[in-house]
Amino acid sequence: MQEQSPSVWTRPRKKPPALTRELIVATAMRVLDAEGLEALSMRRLGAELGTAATAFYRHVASKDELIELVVDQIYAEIEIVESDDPADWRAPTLACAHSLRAAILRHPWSAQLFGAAGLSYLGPNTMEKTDRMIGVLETAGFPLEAANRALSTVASYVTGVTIAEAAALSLMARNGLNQEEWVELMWPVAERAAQAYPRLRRLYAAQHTAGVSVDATREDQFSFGLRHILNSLESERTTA
Amino acid sequence: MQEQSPSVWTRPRKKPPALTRELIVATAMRVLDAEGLEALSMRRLGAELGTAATAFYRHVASKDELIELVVDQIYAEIEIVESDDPADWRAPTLACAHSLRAAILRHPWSAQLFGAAGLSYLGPNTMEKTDRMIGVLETAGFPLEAANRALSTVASYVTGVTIAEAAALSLMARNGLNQEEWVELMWPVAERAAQAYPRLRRLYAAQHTAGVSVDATREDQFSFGLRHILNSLESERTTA
DNA sequence: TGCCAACGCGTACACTGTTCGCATAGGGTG
DNA sequence: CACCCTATGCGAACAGTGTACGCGTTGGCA
Repeated sequence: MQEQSPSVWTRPRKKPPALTRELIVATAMRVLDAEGLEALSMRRLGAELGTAATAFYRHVASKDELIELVVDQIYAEIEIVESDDPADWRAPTLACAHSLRAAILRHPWSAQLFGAAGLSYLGPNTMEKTDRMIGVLETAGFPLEAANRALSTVASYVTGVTIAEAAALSLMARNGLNQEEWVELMWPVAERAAQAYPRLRRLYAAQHTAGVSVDATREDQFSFGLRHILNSLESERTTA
Repeated sequence: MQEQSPSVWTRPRKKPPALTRELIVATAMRVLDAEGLEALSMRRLGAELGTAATAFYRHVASKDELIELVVDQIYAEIEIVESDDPADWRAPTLACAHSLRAAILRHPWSAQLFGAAGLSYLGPNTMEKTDRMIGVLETAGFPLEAANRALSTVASYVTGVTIAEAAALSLMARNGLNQEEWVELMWPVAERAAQAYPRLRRLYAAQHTAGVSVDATREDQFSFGLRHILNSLESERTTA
């Protein structure tokens, strides 16, 4: 229905082949966002673009490669802000961390892929963002390898926390429930399962009476850990 | 061939049904460790146990449930040591973190499952270890919810780091290469890909001339971040 | 004009998880 | 002892998966 122009291609010569890596990746992303990882099959993607399932293999080596491309695309959404003060590494790092978290939560299906991502560390977007953040840390006084270590530490924390969040989110989406319905459904199960474990029982009871807002809690917990990590990383910086 | 006795069943009455949840999970684990996640199909599992693929559905609701059981089994391998000094929370937490990392690396295929683990937080082994660690932190002076937050922070970091490591390990295993062969194969690719990114180029060059031992580096990096996180968490403790 | 590479399609294959009905075997009850 | 009834495993079948292969078409270049 939409007659939109292809708008982006790598080399502006020859005819536009109606199927492009960019178009395929974008469409895959749309399906994934709308219906989750399990919904994405080559035949489904073909139906979405009005082509056969096998058409994509002219542009993409395999479904695995397609998925690597899609995952790398997530990194394109990360915004890196460079502070005016070259010594200020905390603000950019915090922003980057929150941006990465937000990007993953925007595409919760990606949680299931981080553990499988083979070479995706070499994806262009991944590398570009990594490079720029290392640059920020370096100009703020971190030696090169320390900057790499620091960034890697932060990134591991962010993905670790966020994968867990996204997994829950993705599960909710698969069952077509919003957050409230989900906790309402799962709380009794969790509480009953916790009966055998004294600390967990007390913890759940306390959280129940407090009536936690799950969203805010998760955000707080994320910031909590992140702040602590940054505090600690400060010591690795050669305060010139 | 092996005529080993069933050795473990939940209820010691009636006849031993030749297929048990425990046996199924253990066999699945064996296949996974030997050949990775993709190799585990119901038919393959059937071949392993000399049964049809459909036999398992009497003992397990679905393949997903089987996988949740297997993942929870990983947590059974975590060792929790309680220090003599009740105020010492660092040693047990460090030990637990290293134990979790080791357990995941012992079963690298699990990396691909952490993002999908739906209710596995409610697995018995998962809950037991969590409960005990919260206990350790609480007796060391953390208020209940702070203990939970702290443990959660550490766990997120550990899984975040280790998933990335395990993903690489699992990829190597799938291609039947050891670590040396792998770096030898991938290094030129990575180095070439990094040409466009100044900081990464310098970083790789530096690491190349230094001749890093990948194993030691990863272990160091893990301990580095972990130590920093524990340092920071200390402040959450009410030093009674 | 003729060629040739790029592209998309249809078919086919080997697999996957799972459902359903059937055979069987063994313990509990009469 | 005879019966039943439940638990268990099996075989066939189904819908759906990724992808290899060969065929037509088509558009740009010599």
